[in-house]
Amino acid sequence: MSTTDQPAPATSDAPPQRYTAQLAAELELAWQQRWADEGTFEAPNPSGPWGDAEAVAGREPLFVMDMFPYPSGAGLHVGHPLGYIATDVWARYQRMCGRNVLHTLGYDAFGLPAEQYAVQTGQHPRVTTEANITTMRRQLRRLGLGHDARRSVSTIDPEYYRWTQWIFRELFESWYDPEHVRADGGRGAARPVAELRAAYASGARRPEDGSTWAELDDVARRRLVDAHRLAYVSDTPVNWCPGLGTVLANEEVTADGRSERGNFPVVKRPLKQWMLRITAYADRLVDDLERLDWPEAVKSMQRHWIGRSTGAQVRFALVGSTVGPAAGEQDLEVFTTRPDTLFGVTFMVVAPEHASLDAVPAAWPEGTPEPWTGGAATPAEAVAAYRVQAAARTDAERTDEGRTKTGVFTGLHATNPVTGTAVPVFTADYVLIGYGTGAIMAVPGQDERDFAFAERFELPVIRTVQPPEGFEGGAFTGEGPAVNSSNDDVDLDGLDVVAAKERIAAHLERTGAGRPVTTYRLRDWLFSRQRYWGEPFPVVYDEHGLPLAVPADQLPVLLPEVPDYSPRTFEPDDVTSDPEPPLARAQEWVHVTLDLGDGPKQYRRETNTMPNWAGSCWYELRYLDPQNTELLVDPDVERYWMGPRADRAAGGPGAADTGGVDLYVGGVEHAVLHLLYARFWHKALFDLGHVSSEEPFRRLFNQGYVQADAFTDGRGFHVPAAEVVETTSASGAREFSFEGEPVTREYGKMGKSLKNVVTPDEMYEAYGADTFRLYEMSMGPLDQSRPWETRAVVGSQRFLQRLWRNVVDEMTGQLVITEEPATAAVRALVHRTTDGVSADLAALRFNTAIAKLIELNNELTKLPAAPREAVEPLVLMLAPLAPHVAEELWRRLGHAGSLAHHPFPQADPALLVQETVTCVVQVQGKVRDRLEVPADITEDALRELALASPALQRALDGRGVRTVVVRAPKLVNVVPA
RNA sequence: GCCCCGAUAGGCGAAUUGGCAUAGCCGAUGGAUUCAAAAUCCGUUGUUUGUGGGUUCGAGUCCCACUCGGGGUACCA
Repeated sequence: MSTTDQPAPATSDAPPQRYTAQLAAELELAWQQRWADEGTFEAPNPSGPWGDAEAVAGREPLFVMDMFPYPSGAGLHVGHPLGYIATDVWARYQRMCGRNVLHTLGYDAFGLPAEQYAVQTGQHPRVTTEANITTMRRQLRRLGLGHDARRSVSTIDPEYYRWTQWIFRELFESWYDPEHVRADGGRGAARPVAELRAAYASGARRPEDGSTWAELDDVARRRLVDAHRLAYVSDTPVNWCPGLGTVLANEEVTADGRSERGNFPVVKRPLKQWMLRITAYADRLVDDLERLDWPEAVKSMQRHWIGRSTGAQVRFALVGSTVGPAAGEQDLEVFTTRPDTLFGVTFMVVAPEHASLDAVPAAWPEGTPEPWTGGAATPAEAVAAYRVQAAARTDAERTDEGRTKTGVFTGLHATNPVTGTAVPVFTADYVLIGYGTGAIMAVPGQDERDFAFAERFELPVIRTVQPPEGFEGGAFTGEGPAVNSSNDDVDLDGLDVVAAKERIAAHLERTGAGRPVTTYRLRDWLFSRQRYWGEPFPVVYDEHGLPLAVPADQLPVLLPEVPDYSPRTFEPDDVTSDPEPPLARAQEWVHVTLDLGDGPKQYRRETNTMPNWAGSCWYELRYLDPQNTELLVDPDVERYWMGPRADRAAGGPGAADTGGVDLYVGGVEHAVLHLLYARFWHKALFDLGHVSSEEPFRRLFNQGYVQADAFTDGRGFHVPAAEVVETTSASGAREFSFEGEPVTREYGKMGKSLKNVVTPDEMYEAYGADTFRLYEMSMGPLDQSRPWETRAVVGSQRFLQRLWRNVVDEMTGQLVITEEPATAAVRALVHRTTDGVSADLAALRFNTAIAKLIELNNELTKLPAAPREAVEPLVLMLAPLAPHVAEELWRRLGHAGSLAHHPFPQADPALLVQETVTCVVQVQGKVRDRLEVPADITEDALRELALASPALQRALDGRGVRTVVVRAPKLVNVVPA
């Protein structure tokens, strides 16, 4: 807003040594240069190229990380650095506490924007991306972040993506052995495929299709093994997005069936694509969440995404099927989480795509009600018509909830294994082919969806859980005793839901009609993209069309030059289009002669590229050892920074530590995508023995967003927020106008389209980096979103100016502090502040830490001269938050070196206890008097003292005293009779 | 619909285990400084903690119901 946010003038008539934006800029740039020259923030490793055993000795390692930024060409706004400043403050604080802190920042630089820009301009995406990285590095350096610049990596660097490809290769060369006993005692781990091959060859394992290894030829054996790899080619329906010209992972498709990026329609199409077997890790990904110090919201999103549900698979015998050895011998398997309601099944439903529909009876059974037939003459016709209808609907339409249930009878019946009753089988699109078995047992008495369907087709309802008195709804999904649930062999009546589930499960297993089953919502990760600007797969195909990994010593597979960076894109709704990746155009690259062990042969390269998530799945590991040319990361180095440590376990009592990054700060938007993928890769690397930590990120913290007011004019167009004038009306309401015309205030994210962007560069120029850092950190708790208010930034600047004046004369630059000792009161305040600030910084409560520092400074301001004894701790405590001005004051106070590694002040416990405290005297919880009492006063003495208070007696107004609650020395509460 | 988070002065926020309701910043306002203004400095100003109930000697804090705002998610059987 223009009226009140004029920054301090850079200028002429200000005293020469005033802490203005200009002076701040000078000393900030100087200190940034010095930190860089001296390598102040370079963290030593225990071994390897940056090994320094001496520097490492006696210092606890601490690994702090920000989420990998994409170097956008649009530039930063003031919201972007919020998390970077927070991690920097914390890292600087921990460094002063004596820890060996690793903090750096790299760039997740593959991605769509640079590619799209390349398509428009013909400029190679590497050129634009590298230019963007340079710009962003400059902008961030100006913030004064204490990063170890040597460790900054970029995913587009061939020396980096060499290892991304190497990990993919490891996944390709592995399978998941669910029986393998891990070191931690758990079952299931990634193992080399050689073990699988050996197990087949020895007969210890039989091919799943019933054949034998011996009778298979070479190609068949390879196909068999390939089908088990953690990275495998699949030909199943995938999310094809014609508008983007690429396929997408489930996680990249929104609930209404559109691409998260670009909002284009997405359709399911069967296509040959690379998949990663993340589902093998579903259980560990869910279970290990409990061992992580993560926000509950993120954990619950991951749990939900994985969607583990336990239940039973139950077999019903089909009656009327025209296939199978004989009618009635075909089975229909369903998955249910409520096997306890089995006695309440009154019909069955299969998804329209279900295989049982290929063999429906030739004619409607006797007495089929007209509405069930959909008006068709035969079941085959009804089913066929319904299938066409269902196929024509998009997923979004099918799952639109308000829609009335549709479906048709199939002519089939199925026999309930516990009641022996045959119930009709319907097909309806509310049952999804992709979940469970694609078929359900319908229990309208206990399931809302089944009830809605039953109402529509007038199907009977049997209650098997007794609803409470007065229950009037349809389906009852709550807890209650089982009813109507017994036969000669099993009796559930009277049992609660849990007990009933157990008993029926045991019964089903005994009779062979069912077995316990766990299903997951999580699907395998679709890993191919038809893009240019991504990592090429380290894969070639031989004459059989089967994939082979490029040997590790031949990595990286470099991204070839192509004439055109664009994949072929299509009309967004052209569902018949096929993907055409740009790499396919580099024909000389695609056809390659390699020696993979049996002499030079012709191969064809994979022309898809990896998705954007690949590079960010493991970057934390490369920060540790970025120059290692032999290994992804040296095991010693990984164990030092990320290995499990009993004293850092995040889970409940007794939970083993997972290891991982000590603090990972970023936005909640990566809750499922990046954070799930990275955990999966890390666990696979753990299984294969490449890392000692089980999880990549031990502690996760989601910072809030910086939001900003935006304004629209009478026509609804956004006007530049910086030029809006605020006034207060006669009634006290806030009013806003632009060029004299009233405008309406909105609230939202900062962005070009809302015309409310404020950049860090503007802030450096107007206030300096330290003021900007301080303001960002003082706006509120880090995990909360907060509104940006440029005019309030001046508050932080005034604080630094007051501090500066307490130390330095604005005219002469001379020190103005006194060497005299501080008074007892000031000394006590310094120690109380130290105590509070340490706790606040450690707990990421930067806003309250700053408030305490301001308070101390305000006290010092009132003195004729601030004592060195108070000023020095204040400067040191400020250092993590406003490092440049702190360094400068520290220098002027007569210290030669940087304070970055200087010990953080420690509070003397003896000075924290106060001699006297104010005791509150209450009547019935209301404060009636205050007494100054010795801190060590006894309960009895305090009671007596309080009862003698005239103010208390006045408040009691002659009433007697019933009880006196004494909490010495701070409170006495009198309860009148 | 379900799940999670939030609601404290004009705005942003603070308040260990239930124990003095507000630390700090902005704004507003009076003054100093100034030829005047900006900047700077000094002072003043604030509510009954979204609503209703409950537990308690005592509730911003715990419990129940509701309202509003934000986020996640959905025929997942």
